[in-house]
Amino acid sequence: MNTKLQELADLMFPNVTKTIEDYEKMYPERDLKEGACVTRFAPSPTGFVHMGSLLSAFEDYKVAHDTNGVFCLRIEDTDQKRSVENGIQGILNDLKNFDITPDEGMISETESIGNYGPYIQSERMEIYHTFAKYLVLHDLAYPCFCTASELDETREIQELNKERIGYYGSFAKCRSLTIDEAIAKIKAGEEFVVRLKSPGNFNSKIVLHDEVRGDIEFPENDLDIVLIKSTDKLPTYHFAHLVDDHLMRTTHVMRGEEWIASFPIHDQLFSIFNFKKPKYAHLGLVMKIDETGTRRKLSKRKDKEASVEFYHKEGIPKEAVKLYLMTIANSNFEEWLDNNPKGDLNEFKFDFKKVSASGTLFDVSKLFNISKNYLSKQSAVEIYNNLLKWTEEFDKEFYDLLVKYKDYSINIFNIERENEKPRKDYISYKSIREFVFYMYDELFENIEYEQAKITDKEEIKKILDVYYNEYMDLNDKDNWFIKVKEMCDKLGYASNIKEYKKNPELFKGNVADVTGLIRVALTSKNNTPDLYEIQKLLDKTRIKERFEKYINC
RNA sequence: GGUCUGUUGGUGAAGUGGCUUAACACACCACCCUCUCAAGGUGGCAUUCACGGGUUCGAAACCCGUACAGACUACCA
Repeated sequence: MNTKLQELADLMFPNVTKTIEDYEKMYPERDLKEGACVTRFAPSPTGFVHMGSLLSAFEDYKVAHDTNGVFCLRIEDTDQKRSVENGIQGILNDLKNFDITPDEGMISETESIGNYGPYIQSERMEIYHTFAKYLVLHDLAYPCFCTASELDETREIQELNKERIGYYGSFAKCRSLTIDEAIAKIKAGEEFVVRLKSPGNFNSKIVLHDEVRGDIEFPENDLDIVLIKSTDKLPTYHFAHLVDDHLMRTTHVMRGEEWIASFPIHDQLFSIFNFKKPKYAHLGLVMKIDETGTRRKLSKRKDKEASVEFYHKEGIPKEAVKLYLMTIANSNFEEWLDNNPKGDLNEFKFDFKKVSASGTLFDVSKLFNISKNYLSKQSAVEIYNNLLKWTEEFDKEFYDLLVKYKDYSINIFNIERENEKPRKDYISYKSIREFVFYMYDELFENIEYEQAKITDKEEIKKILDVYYNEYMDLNDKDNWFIKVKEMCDKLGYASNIKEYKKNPELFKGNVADVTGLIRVALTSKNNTPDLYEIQKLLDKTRIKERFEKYINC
């Protein structure tokens, strides 16, 4: 061993006490069944998850669970600027809202489970340094003393001369420093980063395999990338990826396509250490069309629909969000869902071959449609219980009414529900209130009536009177309507709409106008579910009250 | 400037050389059903797969160019 190199390495990493072999023993190969995948979701502790990352977390989770593998949550806090107070807990909560819980890794702000930790990168300092020291010792990495302004300067020169930008070849000044020079600078207290001494040649091609895109050809990496940063001595993403995913024995790295460009760097790093390479899947980005009509990556800052919390607040059932994410994730999922109406996601197997390589537009109307279908399949009791949970958090007034009128509420939700072709009008828990508010007297105060077809005050009074006193039969649905028609005939309204359409001038209106009037008087709305069922639930006394209220308004 | 990825209707997409006169789903439109609405039913919605060449008896699919979009090109991830 070169004693000079040893001296340099000791100077750069005075606190390293272990060797790579020690860590290999501490974190042995996992004893898993053939085909089991180890995946990981590795966010920065920013406190919340956005739709794109939720998708990839969900996919990671799915792949691990489909194969009886391990899904790990690792926190990437090597950039302290991105960290936020209680940021881990926030992420955990967002994930938990969608039933994504890690098998291994962080399970709270400070606690973790599993034998491959620590799972917070800032706590893995010594591990990174051990690996970096190894590289220095083997002349595969070196200290770089270039300042930010020096780096800016060379970039400007490169731009001016239309040369490739980066720290490579003759631009890699510190690469040619002698060991003695480097030692002297460190002893003089100069700040340094640790750079890879890249063995790559830009003119040689390599072919890398991506699980969703197939083989991709790249030039070899010849950039002397930064491995360890100067001020905090924390690793860069590239180096942390190598060390962590190797030691945690990750088998499948799934990440956004923004990482494709650094694929050659990562491959090179694994080659240098001769570590077994994980499989990579680069996922298409989740996009949106913005106001100017251009397609761009969904941004958590600008787009409210990008935040996962938004769906929770909107009351979109988490199951619906998962169903939607799965339709984005695998193109064969919708067809599968059609053939498996129960939609148990555990029975669907994620397939890398069915992942679209192009970025997907986030389609809120599709999500709403899925949510609507999902809600229509729930029983009235399930709706009640879930709505209770949602309102407890977001609509206290409605919550109190639900508690007070439990059975009555369940009956409301059951209007035209538990049958062959159930109603599909609720699109979210939040939307339910606007569909049923009129069933609660407490919410029927100070309401604005929609305009009914029949507007003449006297006529209205007459119809409602006659209806209430002579024709209202709530014992049987068919009878009810027969009586309504009888009344129409008596009062000069067509009981048969086809007849009416043939000769509208013979009538004052038709049966739809009459039921429309009753409907508005009872509910304030022109459009509601089945009128008979609504009347059944309201009962006679309240119907009378509402008729009077309407006549006097 | 360099490297890489992508491009099938308003959207998600199926499609791996002939079953494609381009599936399915969402959205939209029309009609039907109907006491209103939702649902449901029926039909419409790409004469064509970014564009231009080529290979082939035959191309959305293969090849070559071009265009456009996106990502990366940080001591950010």
